[in-house]
Amino acid sequence: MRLEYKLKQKSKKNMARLGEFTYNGKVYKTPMFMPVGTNATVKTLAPEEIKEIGCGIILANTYHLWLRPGEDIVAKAGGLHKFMNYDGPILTDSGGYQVFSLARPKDITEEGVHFKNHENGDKLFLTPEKSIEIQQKLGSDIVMSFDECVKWPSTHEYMEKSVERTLNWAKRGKSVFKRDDQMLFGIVQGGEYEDLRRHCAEELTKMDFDGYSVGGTSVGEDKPTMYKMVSYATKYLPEDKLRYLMGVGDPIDLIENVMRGIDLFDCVSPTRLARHGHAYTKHGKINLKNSKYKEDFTPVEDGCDCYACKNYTKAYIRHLITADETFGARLLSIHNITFLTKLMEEIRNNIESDTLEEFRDKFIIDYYGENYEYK
RNA sequence: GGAGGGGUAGCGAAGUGGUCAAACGCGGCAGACUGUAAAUCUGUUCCUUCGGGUUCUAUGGUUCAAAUCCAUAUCCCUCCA
Repeated sequence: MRLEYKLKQKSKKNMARLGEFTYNGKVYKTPMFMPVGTNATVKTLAPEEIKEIGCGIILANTYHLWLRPGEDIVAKAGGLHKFMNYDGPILTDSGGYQVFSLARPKDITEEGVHFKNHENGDKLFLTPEKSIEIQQKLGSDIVMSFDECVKWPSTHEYMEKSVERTLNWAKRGKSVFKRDDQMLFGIVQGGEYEDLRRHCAEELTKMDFDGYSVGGTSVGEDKPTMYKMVSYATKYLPEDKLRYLMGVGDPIDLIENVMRGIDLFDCVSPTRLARHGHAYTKHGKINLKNSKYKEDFTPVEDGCDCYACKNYTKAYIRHLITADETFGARLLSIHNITFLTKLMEEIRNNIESDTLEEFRDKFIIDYYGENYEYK
């Protein structure tokens, strides 16, 4: 079934918006945080746990599933949902981020991108058409255009060329996109340059995608720059379509970018930080590996009703992480995803009452302290 | 009783006259992580008032110089009786 987005309410003070979509008979609300499950699994978690936490959409990755097990096997299994036993909505990234993380500049051509398989060194070539075809076989609900995620900083000159390429790739991908039960998103690039972001957003809008992403952020830039990048894109995107900010998950960035008109976020942080022993709390991020938690028999966060906090102590989780036991990573993943999911719920409530700015100011003091500076 | 091997930092283990406060691994203590080449990576780990001080089982010796060579003691391991 195809997911249909409805814009429900807009803030009068900023660009924040409330919206919803129905999927499989269930109503999901935006803004929303989407956990990342690159290899068709949110690392260490069972689908039941993800649903229990209250997550909506989860991500999987075209590049990784293309290499292993291969999109044909997923299709034979009956599609990604059946293959991984997740009946909630799934978004697939196109491989565009792997252009940033795995390819070298000389690997990127107008036709597509050359990769070296990171597992065995095989030579690979991914094109926009191929990316969309793979995603159609995977059968995700939201398909991303293949784009060039560009490093920061980049010159206006390079970015201009790159934006044309991303637009061209978006068009080529759209031309082979056939399934009517999937949505296809275009991705706005353009770095920190307003003219390029605007041009990209307007051209994509002309092509009429089902939703739009903002890409090329969280690649090393400072926060004020990221927020500018987002504003330069959302300003020129249609209001009635979903907007997805790719790869952003720092708690304050979720709030700030909702205020700039973003509906969807994804980030590996909650699960990766969990594997490395870190936990989000209202009073900032803590590192459970620190020796001060050795005899701390209180939950990771007082008042949190996640499975980890209801049943286990910091001392125990610290022990698990220290002993390299996967259960520790699982407990912290549950906690961290719960934290961001709850944060999004609070953000939605504050959009409804149009008090998001006050909420942000209080959140910053609690999480980062009085003297926080954006950087 | 005889023959041989060995004791190096919290642990394991290199080093066999100067470039050694001593490789490397583990453990410890911290840090990073943003559309996952990430259960990974980085720093640090004798003491210090940052000038320096004290180390390689112990004591004595050789030498300009010793973890390294010699003597004795001591502890551990292997084999033979």
